[in-house]
Amino acid sequence: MPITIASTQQPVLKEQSPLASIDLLLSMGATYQSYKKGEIIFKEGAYCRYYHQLVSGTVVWHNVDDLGKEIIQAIIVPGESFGELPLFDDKPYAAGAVAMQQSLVLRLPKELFLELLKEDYDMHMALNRKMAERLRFKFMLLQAVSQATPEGSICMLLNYLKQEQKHICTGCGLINLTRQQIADLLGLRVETVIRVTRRLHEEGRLLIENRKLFYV
Amino acid sequence: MPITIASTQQPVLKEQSPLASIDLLLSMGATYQSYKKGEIIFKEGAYCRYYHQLVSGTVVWHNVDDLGKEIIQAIIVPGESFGELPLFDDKPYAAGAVAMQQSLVLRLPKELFLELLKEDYDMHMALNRKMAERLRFKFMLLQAVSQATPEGSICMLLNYLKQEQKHICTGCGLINLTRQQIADLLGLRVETVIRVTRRLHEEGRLLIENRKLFYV
DNA sequence: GCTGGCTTATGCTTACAGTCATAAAGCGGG
DNA sequence: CCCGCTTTATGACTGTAAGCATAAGCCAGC
Repeated sequence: MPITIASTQQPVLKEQSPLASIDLLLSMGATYQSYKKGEIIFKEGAYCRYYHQLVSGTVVWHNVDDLGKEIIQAIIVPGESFGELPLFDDKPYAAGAVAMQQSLVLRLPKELFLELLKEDYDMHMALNRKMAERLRFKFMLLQAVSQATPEGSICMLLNYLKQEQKHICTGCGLINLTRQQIADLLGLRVETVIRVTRRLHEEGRLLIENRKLFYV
Repeated sequence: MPITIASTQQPVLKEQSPLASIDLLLSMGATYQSYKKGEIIFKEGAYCRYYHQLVSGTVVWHNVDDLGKEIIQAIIVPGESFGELPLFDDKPYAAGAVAMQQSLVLRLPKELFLELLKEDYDMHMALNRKMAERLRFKFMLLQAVSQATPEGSICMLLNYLKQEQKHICTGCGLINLTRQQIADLLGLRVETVIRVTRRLHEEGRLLIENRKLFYV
């Protein structure tokens, strides 16, 4: 028995307050950088020279393996930093970043960024919180992919997104991810996600309304 | 054609220099805590009151799902911190910690630890490096579990361990993990790891010498 | 030195995720 | 408004990882 309650609200995604204040970054010498849809911001394995913070648009932080499966590490929304690992360990980027739509990014050269961290303890802790959040997400994902069934994996991911109010409309529960993106987060195939979500809908655990997923 | 070169060296695991100096922690008020094999150090979901650093022994940081599959998040060796996420975001522990052998841990109360971070920038950055390292490990694991075949997953993990000199003897390449632990890191079954490692051995990509795995 | 639990091992069976092919619906850009 | 790309959808087939049973080897602790 599929749920069929029509959702009438406007989709609303939770706003992220910027990790670092835009004024602060600008005063330190950060510059705006604009990227077209599909444009590469940095590549996996490249040397890192900047701190990046998304101002508007969407960015996917991912790996693409030998040929050509995509593994999504994070989908970045405005206000978030990304590609920050090399700033701490001086290793190359662990994953690449690509603009999913026209996007605006604030870039602060690495040395200036490290100065900022040293001077601004609150900023430093804000970044620590972001890294802790990323790690928690990874902990959850690894549990999710270890589930016996794809149902298990997908439900675990959806529960987390709902709980954390990420990529989900706070009002209506609209999941702001394509089935392909869900697949790429969990290491599944699109067809599997399509079939499982349909089954979840039939079981009444999920709502599909003209192809869009709602999780309440 | 299996490799059959006998390894004669003594197994040597890379020493970790302690994340925070033991003297520093003690001077801040840290205390030693001893745990017997199998003893729980903290549980997933519990509230966090301490910074933990392993002095001797081994600790596994893991989740155990509804019934009773284990997902290993990290295997902690002396010198490493663990359970540090809640120190930054005040959420409960994302995973539990259990002593795998008789272990000695230095514990510093959370408030004192945060004071230490504020005062000691180098210590703060050392912890950031550790978190970056953990995130890189997770990035790799998620790529590994997304591989099409268990061979792919296992080889990716082993390559990483070799490259990072973790849980592997620097001289002889002895993998210091049981097949069960490899399975629990990758979300596979023991039997699968056993069969795949045997196949890798037969293909000459791995050495098994009286049941122990050597990766060179 | 014995004993029990963990680790490694192997065979058999089965469910099902992946794969491929095909197609319709939706959307964005010119 | 139309065209093309992305996304969703569905059917048929297949390989294989999981699951279960069983057993031997190994080590730790009493």
